[in-house]
Amino acid sequence: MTRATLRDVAAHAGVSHQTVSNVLNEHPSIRPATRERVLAAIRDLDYHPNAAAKALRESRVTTLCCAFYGHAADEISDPYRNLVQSAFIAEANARGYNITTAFLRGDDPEGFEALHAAFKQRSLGGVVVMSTTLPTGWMRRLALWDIPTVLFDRADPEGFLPSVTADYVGGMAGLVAHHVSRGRRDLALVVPGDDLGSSAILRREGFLAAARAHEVRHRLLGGHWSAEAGELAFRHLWEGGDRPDAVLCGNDRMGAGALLAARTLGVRVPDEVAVSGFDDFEFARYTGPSLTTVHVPYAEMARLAVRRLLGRMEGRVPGHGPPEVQLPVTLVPRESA
Amino acid sequence: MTRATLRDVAAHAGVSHQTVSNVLNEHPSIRPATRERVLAAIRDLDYHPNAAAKALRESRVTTLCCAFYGHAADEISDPYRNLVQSAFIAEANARGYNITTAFLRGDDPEGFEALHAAFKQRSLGGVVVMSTTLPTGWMRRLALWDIPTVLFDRADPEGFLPSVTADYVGGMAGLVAHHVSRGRRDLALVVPGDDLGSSAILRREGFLAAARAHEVRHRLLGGHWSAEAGELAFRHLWEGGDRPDAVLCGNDRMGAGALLAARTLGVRVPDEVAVSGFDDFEFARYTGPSLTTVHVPYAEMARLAVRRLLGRMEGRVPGHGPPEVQLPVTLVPRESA
DNA sequence: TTGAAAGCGCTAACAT
DNA sequence: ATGTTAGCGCTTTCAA
Repeated sequence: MTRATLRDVAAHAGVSHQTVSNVLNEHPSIRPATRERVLAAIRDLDYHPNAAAKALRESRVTTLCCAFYGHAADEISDPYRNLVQSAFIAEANARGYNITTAFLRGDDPEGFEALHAAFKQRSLGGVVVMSTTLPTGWMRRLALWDIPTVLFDRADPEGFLPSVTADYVGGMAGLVAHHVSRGRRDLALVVPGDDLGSSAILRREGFLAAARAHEVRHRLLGGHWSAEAGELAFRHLWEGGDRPDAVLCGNDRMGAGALLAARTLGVRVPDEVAVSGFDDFEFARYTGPSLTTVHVPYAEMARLAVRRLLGRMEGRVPGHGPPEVQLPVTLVPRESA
Repeated sequence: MTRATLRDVAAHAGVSHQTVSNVLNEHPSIRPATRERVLAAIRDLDYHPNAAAKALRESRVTTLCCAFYGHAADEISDPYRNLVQSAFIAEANARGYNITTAFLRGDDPEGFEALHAAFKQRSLGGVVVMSTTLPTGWMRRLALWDIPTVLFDRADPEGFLPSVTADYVGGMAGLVAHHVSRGRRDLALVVPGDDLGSSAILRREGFLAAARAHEVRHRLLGGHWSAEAGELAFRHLWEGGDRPDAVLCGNDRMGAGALLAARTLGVRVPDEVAVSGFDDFEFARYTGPSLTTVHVPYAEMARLAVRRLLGRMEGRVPGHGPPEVQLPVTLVPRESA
């Protein structure tokens, strides 16, 4: 069974194919009677416009790419990916765009080259790159290739690419203030140290500045973004003897690990020590005790990233360099601190 | 800057546009000299074929959809999604297809309607539906709409749609045999009971049949696919007094939860009780003790699903009804059992 | 208010 | 071995 075309519909309705097109595109000057006849014909023949023909004629690209950049498998399986991706897809679909997903890694340039090729072939309109660790080299290249790009969760230090981020410095400062207001005077922050990602750096910076401002004792511990790292760090702190009265974790996964370690070691939270996370993932409500954290509006950030990307693609924003847009975060006090 | 077309290249190389097309499509009868000239022109002009024009002319659809069906947010954030999706994308890209991702839910038919519309508009060639809980009603509809579809991790009981699954019955039977061979005689399986998904049903069936065949005491416990459920179930078993000597969990997440409960309760694994999972996710190696489980080749299943889908789309497979393809699973003994 | 003509960029079929 | 012609299905002029 061969699909009906515009001309088939026209013939069926006894009008020219052009009139059918006008009806479809809701042109003003169509008599209601013809309009009805055309719509009936469309229904009769189960007509659906051919997307490829439309795309060719309008030379409009309707596909965006949601690209995840990450080194480690661990990073790629981060639960925030799901959240961000579904918000991204929903927003783009609502605006008539399709989404493809790509997984990029620094050690295989093919993924980036594929993006470039797709863009040149006009099968890709733009890309949102999700990563806190994207090297500036790739940013420069994306800007050079002139691919409409929005960075997610990472600002471009060189200012070539627009970005959507969250106020990690302020969030961490708020968390420190919260701990201090509850009487804590010896804070430890567990956050990746060897991760050049901006979110680690910013969270660390926010912590250091706020702890200094409040004039409380503070220290830093390293460890990856995983629950295991949080657990390990907590054990390390506890077994070391010089115990802090608050353990701030770089994210909720680490926070969950720290809580687990506390439970295992029989340490009462928050009586003996306060624990906090960062991100406010769904499971932060379900830890025991529930995890005090900072809500990061990832879904809203994803929607905004799409809107900014479309703004750039549809030419409403000139040049490459609209600056970083930073969304506020919210302290979420729960049982653990 | 306007993009170069085939005719621009032709003019630049002093040949007809057709010759350029022939060069691009590697037609046999092209003189090496012209070929070189054309390739040089392509490079000079940075020519890239227009994907939309090609798609229109060839009336070939190059987009597949990777659709995740799920009721609960929990299900959607399951880590296996990442694994499956990236394998799916890699395989499809390697074969010249693009992937879009969709999130479907039973209570909102719009997602399915959008698939249908995209298919009719020829912007979608086929779909792989990832879900162990997809209701037969949707299967029937996909078949009726004549959308090339492959089910992932779920067979079609009515036989309309082809599927790629894994041998959950055999895997669970192997696990039971493993426990029995290590001297266990009182087995408890923790698996969702109110989940109509076929993977829960098959894992349960495999367990029951094998336990009966080995003539060992056995029982079932409910609980969702989460770590919390595994933890809860283990506690329940332990506090109940009538303790099994092996706790089999429906998946690794539950297994990790059970191990956590054991640690918290001071129960030695595997000395006092054996614990096993199912799936062999990455973190199963990192639990304490490491988790004995069954490896399910999800990535290979994803690749196979794409190949089957393309087989159907490219007409190499007639009709709707090639049967279920079931991949073997592998027992992975570790420390916990 | 509707119809006719032209062409988006490409490839398949034929002619040379 | 290369060039010419035609048309995929649609929308944007422009004319009637």
